[in-house]
Amino acid sequence: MGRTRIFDERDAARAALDVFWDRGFEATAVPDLEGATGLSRSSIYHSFGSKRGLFDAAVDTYLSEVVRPRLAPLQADTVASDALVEYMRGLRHVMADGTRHLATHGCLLLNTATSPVGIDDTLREIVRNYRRELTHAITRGVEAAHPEFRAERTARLGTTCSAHVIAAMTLARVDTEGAIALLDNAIQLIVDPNEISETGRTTA
Amino acid sequence: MGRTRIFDERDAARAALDVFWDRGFEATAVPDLEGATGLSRSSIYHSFGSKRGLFDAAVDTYLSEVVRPRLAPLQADTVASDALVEYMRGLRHVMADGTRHLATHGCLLLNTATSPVGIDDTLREIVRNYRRELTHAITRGVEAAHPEFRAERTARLGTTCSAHVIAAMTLARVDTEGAIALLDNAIQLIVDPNEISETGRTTA
DNA sequence: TATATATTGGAACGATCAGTCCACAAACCC
DNA sequence: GGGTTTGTGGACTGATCGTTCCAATATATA
Repeated sequence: MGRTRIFDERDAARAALDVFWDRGFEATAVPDLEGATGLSRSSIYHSFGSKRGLFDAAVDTYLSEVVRPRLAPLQADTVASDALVEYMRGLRHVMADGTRHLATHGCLLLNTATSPVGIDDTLREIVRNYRRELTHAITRGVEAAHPEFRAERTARLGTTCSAHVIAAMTLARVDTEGAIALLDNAIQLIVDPNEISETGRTTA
Repeated sequence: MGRTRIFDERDAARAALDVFWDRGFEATAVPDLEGATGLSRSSIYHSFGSKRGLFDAAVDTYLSEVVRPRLAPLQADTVASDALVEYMRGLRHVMADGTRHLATHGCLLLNTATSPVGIDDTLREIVRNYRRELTHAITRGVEAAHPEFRAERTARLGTTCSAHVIAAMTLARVDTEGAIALLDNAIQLIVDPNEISETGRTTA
């Protein structure tokens, strides 16, 4: 009894994500969102309530379509022993390729939450969890890649690796060269955690 | 022949720095700057030309009074062998203390340049140099702390360490706990780069 | 056709923004 | 005192912001 829905809110959120990712929350104006989603201002406010509501929807999209899939292999029940290296090499490839949003704009969550106007605490909380999950997932990857390591060393390498990822994501938008260097270094650290002994080459 | 200057532009820039550091460039309104500097709007525009002009002056203050002094010990002609550890421990202390701007707001340059509205390319360039200098200085510190390492390993540790610092600075404002964990990890990596062998304890 | 819902377009709101301008007060020199 | 420069206060501009509102239109069911 009434007109059926024409547009899909998920599509709208996806479109909005591009703009928010590009310009950030504050710098994105509602007219920008109208253009990107193809929706009228009225429809946006009807469906999402506010600019912030649409942003939240975009963040959900980002989490479920960008973050989770990439991290999934490290969170599987059984982690393949080279999953971590693949993950890091994947990131490095995306970064060096430079065509993807992740390379040109970094991580939406880090960008937004660490920007001086962090919007609010729920977003900060998301970033905290994000960091913990990232570190934990990577540590599991290290564990799979180096089962011979003691727990302590595994944990340390895991933290180190996640630090590199965070730093690389932070620098992506400003200093691509630096971001790639960081990822390279991280990969090296995983592949050969101690390939260089004090005296000379390799023990592996 | 005429009224002598009353206020010091450096003081004004210092006062403005606090506000910019706290709120970021975009979110800082000119009235905020009037209040912080104690100057009238007219004086601000007379002395600094624009909001951006005052921001640049604040960045200069930040570089010369916050960044350089802290990094100086690693850039001296002869680096003390434990200068790097002191530098990292200093950062960790500031972060854990939580009373300083650096702990509660992170790095002004990273915050600003990596925020979606990075203001402009000159600021991005500053961050790029910042990262290079940081990495280089830290690498020199590693060199002093571990003269027995081969150049390759020194370089790798240097990059690793600077990645931790960047990541910690990024997270400071959002995830202090995470930032401290990263710094701890970095310190550990420097103090005992291979204290844990695959089989058991220590070689040192 | 009648009715209900979806969607649009555009006008309008109050607020805030950076920046300009100018008359005026304050402090120095001669 | 007069002349000159430094600083202030406040009104103002033109633009943009997020948000609200409503009449009009489109598409479905009954």
